Parts: sequence; C-alpha cells; structure tokens
Amino acid sequence: MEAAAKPRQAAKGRGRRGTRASGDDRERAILETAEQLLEERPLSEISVDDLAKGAGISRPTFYFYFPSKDAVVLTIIDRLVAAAAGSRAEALTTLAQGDPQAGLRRALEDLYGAFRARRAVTLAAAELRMTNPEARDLWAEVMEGWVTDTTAVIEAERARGAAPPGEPARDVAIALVQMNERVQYASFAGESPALDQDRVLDVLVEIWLRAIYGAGAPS
Amino acid sequence: MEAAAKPRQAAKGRGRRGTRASGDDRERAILETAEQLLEERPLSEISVDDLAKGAGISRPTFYFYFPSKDAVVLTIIDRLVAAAAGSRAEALTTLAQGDPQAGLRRALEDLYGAFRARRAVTLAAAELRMTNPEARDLWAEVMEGWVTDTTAVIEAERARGAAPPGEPARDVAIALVQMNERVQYASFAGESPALDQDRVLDVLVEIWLRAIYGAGAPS
DNA sequence: GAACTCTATCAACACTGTGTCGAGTCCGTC
DNA sequence: GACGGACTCGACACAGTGTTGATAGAGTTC
Repeated sequence: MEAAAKPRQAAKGRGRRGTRASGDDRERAILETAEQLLEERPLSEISVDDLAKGAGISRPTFYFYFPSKDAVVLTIIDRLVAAAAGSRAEALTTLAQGDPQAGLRRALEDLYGAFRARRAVTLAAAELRMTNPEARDLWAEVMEGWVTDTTAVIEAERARGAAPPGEPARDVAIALVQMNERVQYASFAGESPALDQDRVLDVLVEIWLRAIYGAGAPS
Repeated sequence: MEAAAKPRQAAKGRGRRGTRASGDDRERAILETAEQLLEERPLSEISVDDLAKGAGISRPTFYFYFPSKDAVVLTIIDRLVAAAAGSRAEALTTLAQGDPQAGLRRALEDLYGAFRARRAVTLAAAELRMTNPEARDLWAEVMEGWVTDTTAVIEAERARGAAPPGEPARDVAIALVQMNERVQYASFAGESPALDQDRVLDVLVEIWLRAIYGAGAPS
C-alpha cells in the first residue's frame, strides 16, 4: 500500500495546475526568468529556487505554477517549436513553386534563423533531451516534420529527373537533417571544431545540394 | 597556505588518488560495474551508490578510488577514444595508399564499428559532454583529429583534380564529421527519426562521396 | 455581514544524492 | 611492537527536489 499510495508524476501537465486567474503575471515572470537565466548559464546549473527567486516568489509557490523545472523549459521549447513550424510551412510554399534549389536554400536559411534567434533555448532543448522523455518526444516530432518534407523534395526532384538516384530518399533526408541539427548546435555552443556562425549556411547548403543533385563520383 | 593545503580537486586526476597497491581489483570492479550499468540505463540514472554497491564497497570507499562518478565515466571514455584513435591511424594508412574512395569507406566503417562495439559508452559520452567540461574537451580533441584528417583528404583530392573545388575543405570536413557523430548517435540511441543500424554506413558514405567528389548541381 | 469558496502563498518537512571527516582496521617492515 | 601507509566505513553537512498543511485575502452568495 505504501509504495502505490503516492501518485507521483512530476513533469506531467505543463502549465498551471489549477484554473486561470490573475496570477498569470507570476507564470509569465517564471518563464521570463528561465529564458533570461538560460542566456547566462546551462540548464543544469539553474535550480527551481533560482526560477522562484527570479519571479519574486518562494520555491513552494513555484510548484503552484509548474510541476517542475523541466515543465518550464518544455513550455519555452514549445514556443520555439511553434515558431520553427511557421518557418517550415513558409519554406514549403517557396519550395513548391519555382526553383527548388533556391527554395532549399531559403528553407535552410529560415530554419537556421529561427534557431539562432533563440540560441539559448535551442541549447537548453538539446540538454533537456538527454534526460527528459517529453523533451525527446517533442524534438523527435520536429525532426520528423523536416525529414518528411525533405524526403518529399528529394523524391520529387528524382522523379522529374533533376536529381540522380541514390540511397533511399528518406535515409538521405534523415542524415542531412541530423547534420544540420548537429552543425548548428556546435556553432551555437561555440564548440571547438565548429563552423563559424556566418559560414554555417554556405557549407550546409553546398552539402545538401551535392547530396541531392550531385552524382556519385567517377574518379 | 591554508587554501593550497587541500589538494581537493573533484574530477581532476582521473584514477585513484593515492599510490598503487592491491586495491586495483576494486578500481577495476568499479569500472566494470559502470560499464555494465550503462548497458542498462542512462548515466543520469546511475548514482555513486550504485557504483559502490556494484563493486561491493561503501559509498565513502568509492571516493577513495575516484573523485566522482564523472571521473569513472571519463576513464571509460578515455579507453574508447584510444581504441578509436587506433582505428583512425589504420584508416589513414589505407587512405594514403591506393584508391581514396575505397579508403574513405574503410575509414568510416572502422570508425562506425569502433563506436557501435561500445554503444553504451558512446551514449554516456554524449550525455556527459552536456554537463562536464573535461568530457567536452576530450571529445573535442577526438573530433579535431578526424576533422584534420578529413580536411587533408579533401584538399589532396582537390589538388590532384579528382575532386572539384567548393567550400573550404575544413568547413566541409567539420560538417561531415559532425553529421557522422549525430547520425550514429541517433541510430545507437534508437531515436525516432533515425537510420537503421545497418543502413548508416551506406548513407553516410554516399553523402561523403557526393559532398567531396560531386560537383554542384547544374539543373 | 457571516459563511463559503477559491486563488495564492510559504514555513516546515521528508527524501535523495553528493562529497567530506575522522576514527578505525589490517598488514608489512624496521 | 610500534610506525606508516593502504584501505574501509559510519556519521555528517550540504544542496536540491517535491509535498503538506496552515493561512491570508478577494470575491461571491444569501
């Protein structure tokens, strides 16, 4: 009886737990504090107490608004993801009509821009993904979206004869999308072997174009 | 004088802190326990107590052998890195003489094999890299090694006219190496959009060859 | 305007995990 | 047989998480 008695389920149900009222300010204050602190240091070095203090409340009161630190960050990531989804929809439109190569570049540019604009959140997402299943799932969804789109583009280009055949389109898409993720992350995080922020796009675009349009290699 | 009196430096100086004696067994037991537990669950869900228990000692005794949990994992990663360095040296030899394209495939194969053989450690390394500077540096060194080698190959192939010009060789090398890392990680971790373990190599090799040897794309 | 309810708040607590200290035991050697 | 170093662990101090229960205040509702 003892063990099952506790309905422990931290990080379930992202937002406030009760109904809605005036304390919206507090909730916003917590989110803003989190974003601001993430600008300064990694997620692992931010405690619930830091968030509470930043929002001008006590630690227990924090738990009135969010079930955990992770939930706060997840909420923030949700927004980033929503913004990125917007970029993706837009990019798709550009791609559908007109020159696919130029469209591809536009798409990669938008995506890169969306994440660079919220660098700190992007890095926190990567960190959270390591330990939090919800973050992992959310990110997986995002990746899946891009992979699906990219697969469609590759298949279309192959079908119309603009791109040569090769490994399955979806497999290539997965590798390219993951390359972008990693390269962008390394660049944002200032890792040691990493591309300069303003070189990222040129390099990624060249590899994408060659991977999709370039024939094998007749030495 | 006081401050310097304590040679306290958690996670600094990987192995035992004292001299060497019989307790080598314990040290080995801790390392083996760690490897074994990493096979079952992520690093974040393994405590110092788990390691101590697994090695048949108490928690304080653990600290006689290692300054922290991280230090244990770092030691394990060191070994993986050493093995990978071996693969790299071998791959270089293959590359230097004979067909570079076949050599490239061999190199990627060896690398992939080295990490797949120690999947759990590879995943732990990625996890630790998020929070531990030492792990970050160690990994950075490894990456730098591959980037340097790859850069040399690309430049050589361009010089001898086998590969067309393009973005700076080092930039391309960074992107490709990071792609490999991310694709392999996703595959090992069983992420949702990820390549099947036995598709990884074919896909990576195709993209490498096209990125290096494939011309742009004259639609 | 007293009783009722619902939001919001926090002190105090229980728990988990880390790292340290000090008091040992055991063992070889001088 | 006592000294010193390798080795061990109980007990502690600390940091962080999440919960409980008591309470204050701001509207209703009758």
